[in-house]
Amino acid sequence: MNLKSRRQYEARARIAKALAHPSRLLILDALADGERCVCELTPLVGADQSTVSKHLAVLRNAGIVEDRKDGVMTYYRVKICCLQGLWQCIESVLKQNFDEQRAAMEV
Amino acid sequence: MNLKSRRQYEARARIAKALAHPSRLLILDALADGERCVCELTPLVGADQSTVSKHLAVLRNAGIVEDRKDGVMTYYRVKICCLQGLWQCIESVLKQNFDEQRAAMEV
DNA sequence: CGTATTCATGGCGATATGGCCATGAAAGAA
DNA sequence: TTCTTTCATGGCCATATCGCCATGAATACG
Repeated sequence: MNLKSRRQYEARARIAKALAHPSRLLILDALADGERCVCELTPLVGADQSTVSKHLAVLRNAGIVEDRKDGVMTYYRVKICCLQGLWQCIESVLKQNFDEQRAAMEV
Repeated sequence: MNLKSRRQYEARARIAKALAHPSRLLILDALADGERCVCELTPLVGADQSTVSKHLAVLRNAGIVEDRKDGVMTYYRVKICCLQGLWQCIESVLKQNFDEQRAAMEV
C-alpha cells in the first residue's frame, strides 16, 4: 500500500484546494498564453477587484502562479508547466461521468 | 485566450474540490492497488467511520471512485486511470516550492 | 427469532471559505 | 503637491465544510 505521511497528504491537498474554485480555474485559463494584470483579469472573472486579488493570492501562496510588479500594475503568470496534464485528467473524469449519465438515460 | 463557459469551470472545480482534502487523498492512495472496504479504510484514515463514509461519498459523487456491495460490506475502488499523472503534477509544484524555499534560506 | 457487524445519513457545533465594501499603500500624471 | 489608477488587505456576513455522535437499514450469525 505504501501510504505516505499525513503531512504529505496535507501538502497535496493544499495544492488541490487552490485549484478547487471555478474563478481560479478561469484565471489559470486566462493566464495560459501569457501574463495578465489584475485589471485585465477582474472583468474576465466578473467579480469585485478585491475578490480577484484574493483568488490570485490563493494561487500564489500555493506556488501555482507568480507575480511581477511593473509600476502600478501587477502581472501574474503561471509558474508550472504541468497544468495541461492536470486538465486532461479532470476532463477525462467529466467525460466518463457524462457518458455514464447518458447511458443511464438510454436504458 | 479561448475561455470556456462558467459551467465548465464549475464542473472542473467540483472534481478538484473532491480531491482537496488530505483524508480523501489518503483514501485514494490506499485504493491504488485494489478495492478496500470501509472497515479497512476507517483505521487507516484515523477518523470516525461516519466521517470516512462521507469522504467516500464525496469521491463517489465526483465520479472518482465506485463501490460494490458484498453482503454487509461495501468495497470501494478507483474508477479513473489518470490519477498518477495528477499526482505527478501536484508533486512537481510541491518540489518547486520546496526548492525555492531552500534557495531563499541559503541566500 | 435475537444479536452483532457494517455502513450510510441526519443533526449539530466549530471552523473555513467566498463575496463585497471600505480603506490604504504605491506609483504615475497633472 | 494633488489627483488618479492599480492593487492588496481588513472587516463583515452568508454559506460551506468537517468532525463527531446518534441512529437506522441491511446483512450475517447463533
